[in-house]
Amino acid sequence: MNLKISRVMGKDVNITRKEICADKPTVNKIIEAAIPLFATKGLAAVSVKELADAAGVNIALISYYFGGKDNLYAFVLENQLSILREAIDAISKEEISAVKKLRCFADILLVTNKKNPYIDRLFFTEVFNPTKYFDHLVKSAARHAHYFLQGCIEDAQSNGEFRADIDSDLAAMSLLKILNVSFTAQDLFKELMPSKQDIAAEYMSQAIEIYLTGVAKRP
Amino acid sequence: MNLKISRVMGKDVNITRKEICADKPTVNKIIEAAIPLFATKGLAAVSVKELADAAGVNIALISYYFGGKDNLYAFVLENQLSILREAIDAISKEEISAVKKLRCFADILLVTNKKNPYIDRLFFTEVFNPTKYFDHLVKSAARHAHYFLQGCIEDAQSNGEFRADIDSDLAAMSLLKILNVSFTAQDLFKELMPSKQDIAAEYMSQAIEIYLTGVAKRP
DNA sequence: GTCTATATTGCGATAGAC
DNA sequence: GTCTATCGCAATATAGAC
Repeated sequence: MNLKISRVMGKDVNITRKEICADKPTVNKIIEAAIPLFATKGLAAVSVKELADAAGVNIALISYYFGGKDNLYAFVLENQLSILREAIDAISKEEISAVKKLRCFADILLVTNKKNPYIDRLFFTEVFNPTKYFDHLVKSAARHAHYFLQGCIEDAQSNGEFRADIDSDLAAMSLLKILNVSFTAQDLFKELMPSKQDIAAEYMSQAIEIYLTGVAKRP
Repeated sequence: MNLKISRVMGKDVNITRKEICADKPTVNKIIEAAIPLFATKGLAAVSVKELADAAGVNIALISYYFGGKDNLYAFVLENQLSILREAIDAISKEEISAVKKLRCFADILLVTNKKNPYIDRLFFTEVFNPTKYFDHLVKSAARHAHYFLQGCIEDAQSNGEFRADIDSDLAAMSLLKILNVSFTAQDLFKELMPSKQDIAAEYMSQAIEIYLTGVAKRP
């Protein structure tokens, strides 16, 4: 396979990062540099020169490999969202209780966040300021996450673990919001609570605890 | 007072929207058009032409009145955040219980959101993708909201209404996230739950209920 | 106050040398 | 595969007429 990625991108987006980058150090450097830039500033606020400088490569190589800034963004977005998708699918297959699945999801978000700290920031950036890629790349990921959470909540209601009087659609939405890690990791909060060692982990642990208590069926 | 706003901006940012715009229809049109554009696309993704077209005014008038796109953005941001600030201050002064204050805050967010649906979207856009105005205009608003929520939580813990074993800093953070209205109002969720009449109101009502149950001291 | 026309800059993409 | 030079374009701000 010696097609350019830009060509490949046009035909099939479902190519994992590893496949492409194993033996392509330049492509890899560009992607690694692009993820935090796009996640922290958004597509429009990042220039090609900025991407190239951050990656330590020549500015022309962005177009050479990806066919332009927008295509690179689309690739990064799809690539990162697929990690989220895979995590959800993996949990769905497990033969554990619905509540366990939710706890497991929170754990995985936290662990994934250590290695890929920008997945949910890219996601929420798109939710608050959608680009032309929102409908094609983000909507499906949002639905996927929503249905997973909603399914867990309804299962837990059937089991009698959760209260029957909560709306699973709305509850899935509040859960999605409360579980967002990247928000928690902002410098802003590091300043607000300088004593905390690992805000994300401490936050997640307490947040899921409060939530599960709030929706639990009382004896 | 017949100074240009751009001049005024440089000297004193604490000018309310009403004061300036009462007798200035053009200025008012520009601001009204700019709020949703900046909130939904972000500073970098909005062009001056786009702003002028949306306002129905000549493109040169943006610079004439505000001294450029960035200054207009700064004005809009400060203007909208001040509404949030005033709401918090008003509740703080009330002689009601901490839990009532939290419920009241949720209500006010909801009501405010009907008239000014873009306040928290501007806020969260800045949190996820900070611009050069973040430190100066947004940080203080975030601290203000955080300390308000944290204070309510600690008061409720002292009163014995909330559990003593939760961390008020982390709890304030989860509450700030869960109370965000603009996220809830995204088209995405309207599609996911088409049967809901007023997602924001229904969401808020359930979310605050779950949260307060989760942190309540149990008998 | 509002408009047209223009100056200027910076960006993104590409051609072509190496 | 990488680099330099450059083309074309879009965007912002401004000068000056009305």
